[in-house]
Order: sequence, then structure tokens, then C-alpha cells
Amino acid sequence: MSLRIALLGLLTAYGSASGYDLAKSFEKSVAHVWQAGHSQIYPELAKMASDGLVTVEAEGARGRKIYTITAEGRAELREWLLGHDPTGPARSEVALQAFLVPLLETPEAVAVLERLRAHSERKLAQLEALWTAKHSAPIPEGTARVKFGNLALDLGIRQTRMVLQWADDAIAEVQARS
Amino acid sequence: MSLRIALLGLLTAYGSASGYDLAKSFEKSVAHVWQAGHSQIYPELAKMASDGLVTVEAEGARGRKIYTITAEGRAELREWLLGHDPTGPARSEVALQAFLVPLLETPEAVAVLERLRAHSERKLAQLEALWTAKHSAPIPEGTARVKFGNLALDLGIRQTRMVLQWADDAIAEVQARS
DNA sequence: AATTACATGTAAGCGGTTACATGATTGT
DNA sequence: ACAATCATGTAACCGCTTACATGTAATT
Repeated sequence: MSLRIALLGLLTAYGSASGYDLAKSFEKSVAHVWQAGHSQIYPELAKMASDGLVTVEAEGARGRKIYTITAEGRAELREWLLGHDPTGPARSEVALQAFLVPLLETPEAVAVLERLRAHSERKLAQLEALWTAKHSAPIPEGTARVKFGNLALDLGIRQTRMVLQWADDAIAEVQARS
Repeated sequence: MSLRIALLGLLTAYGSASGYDLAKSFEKSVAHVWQAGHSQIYPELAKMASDGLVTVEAEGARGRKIYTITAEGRAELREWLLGHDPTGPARSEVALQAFLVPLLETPEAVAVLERLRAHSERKLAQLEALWTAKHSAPIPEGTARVKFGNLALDLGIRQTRMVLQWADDAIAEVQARS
């Protein structure tokens, strides 16, 4: 269901877009929040159209279909945001490795934690680059595009910083008891 | 694949266990790290047995099957921990709401963020209770059971604290521009 | 005798990934 | 001509959720 919501959100922000455009968005701006490939997006848009949440406003070159959100779609998005309690079904590979790592000998445990640390560091650099890009870039044509996604990006950066700090502390702790 | 890994980890920590025992673990100790119901666990154990990763060591009362990890299973677990880069396929409902919340009017946005905040607060209380329980409880029979899972619990607590702090700041920011 | 907890399974369906498949337009 | 990018779709498969289904042992 959440893919549908993400699509409605993007259509609200962009005004209108094709499946191709939306797929590109999932590779870029929304990537750290939700992921979806085109093979999932196209059928979902078709279903949403038959449910009356979006309409094909126009068909451009190369069979390009331009979707727009309907009033019904806006209502559905609003209802989800206001009414849906996000109980993310705790399923994190990082947390699983954190859970299992004490089963290893100290040097191996340290190696795993250091890889986790390195991974976080790379991700942090990416997100911070995105942040500075967003905040130094001139305002693009579309109205809502500037601030949209900033709260989520902030959350992502904090998340990554936290994992980095945790990994440092975990390495120290594991090494202390060897 | 990660369910398999989680099961191997638990069997390593516990020495041996039935599917029922493992399902209970997924409701309790591992819950904040990975989730799985019995309808997923039983077939997976059967597959793992036919793959030689575990064996049915004994059959107890009520058809209870007691599984033990094999050398092959231990090797698989070790390989995953050392070799698998955890690229959690960023799919978080909290982050999605964070992303979309700027589309709402200020009072509604604040309401959503406050619900997120309240949710985090409840979760934090639960995890902290688990932490103090673990650290004040007398050491149980099994050897490895005490420290096992502490790193992950620490990660979960930090994670929840971070979301709480983020929600506070997000509320302030959204209210500032109204 | 009835209820609860123990204990194991199967089946339908959904969401998501990977791979397959096709064709139009633009740039070199 | 050739390659890259634009653009849309389908099919097989896997992991997970929900619901269905069955039976045993202990407690009240």
C-alpha cells in the first residue's frame, strides 16, 4: 500500500508526471526513504487509474503517459498520512548483524563492525552532499520542490550519524572484553 | 535469506531449540531486530534440515522437534556475517511520512509528527525496560544468553531516541514557518 | 469437562525483485 | 549506422502475512 502512497505524494509535489519520471524519482530523491523499480511502478499506476486515484491527462511522445492525481487520490493520501500509524515491521539487516556479532571471536566481530562503520560513513557523505546541493541550488521551476523531502533527508542523516557513533562505541566495547 | 541467518544465530546461542521455541524468541528477544511468524519458521526449518544446516536431534512430547545447528550451518552463519554487506533496502514508513508531511497544512503536519513522537516515546520506554531487566536479572542457565543481543538493543534504543529528537525538532520547524 | 498453552503444519494472496521483451527518439 | 536514453510493459520467483487446520498435554 505504501508504494501507492509514495506515488500519490510525488504526483502531488510534481503536479503531473509519467511512470518513467516517477521511476527516476525513486532512484534519486526518494531513494533513501522508499524504493521501487519500474516493473512495480507501471502496473501500480494502472491499478491506481482504474481505482480513480489518478488519471492519464495526456499521452506524449514515445507512448509517454502523463499522470495527474485526482481529488480522490488527494483524499486517499491525506487519509493515510493522518490515519496510518507507521509500524515499520522491524526488519533491519544492520540490526540483525548487531544482534549476531557477539557470536564471533573478537577480531572477526571487530571486522564486521568496522565494515558497518565504513558503510555508514560512505552513506553519510552521500546524504550530506545531497543536503548541501539542495540548500545551495537555485530554486527550480516547480513550486513545492525545494522544501519537499527536507525533513526526511534530515532524518536520514541523523540515522546514519547515529549508526556511525554506535559502531564506534560497539567496536570499543567488543575490544575491551578480549 | 536473513530469516535463515537469524534462525542459525538463535540455534547457536541456545544450543538447540524447537520451532516453537524459536517462534517465541521472535516474539520477544529478537522482535526489535527481525520478525517472523511460525508459518514462516516451520517450513524454513524443514528446508534448512534438507540443506544440511540443521538436524532434528530429538523428538519430544507433542511432536516437538528439537533442532541443532550443524557444522555446515555454523559455516553458513559465519560466512554471512563476515561476507554480507547489509544494504537494507531503505523502506521505512516513518521516513515516508517524514517525506510527505510537508504536503499537509501546518496543524495537520504537526498532528502527524506528534503521533510519530508519541509512538517513539512508547517504544523507547519498552526498550529501556528490556534493558534494565536484562542488566538487573540474575544470569540464566544458558551460557551465551546474557550479553547476546545487547549491542542490538543498544542500537534500537539509540535509534528510537534519535527519532524522538528528530520529531521534536521537526515540529518546531514546521510550526516556525506558519 | 473446559480452557489454556504447547506444537506443527498448509494455502491463498500480496508486495517486491530480477529477468525478459519491445519499440521510439536523439545524439554521435 | 550505432549507441544511448527514453518509455512501457509482462512473467517467474521469492519472502512474508493472514487465515485455515489439526492434535496433544497441563491446568482449573
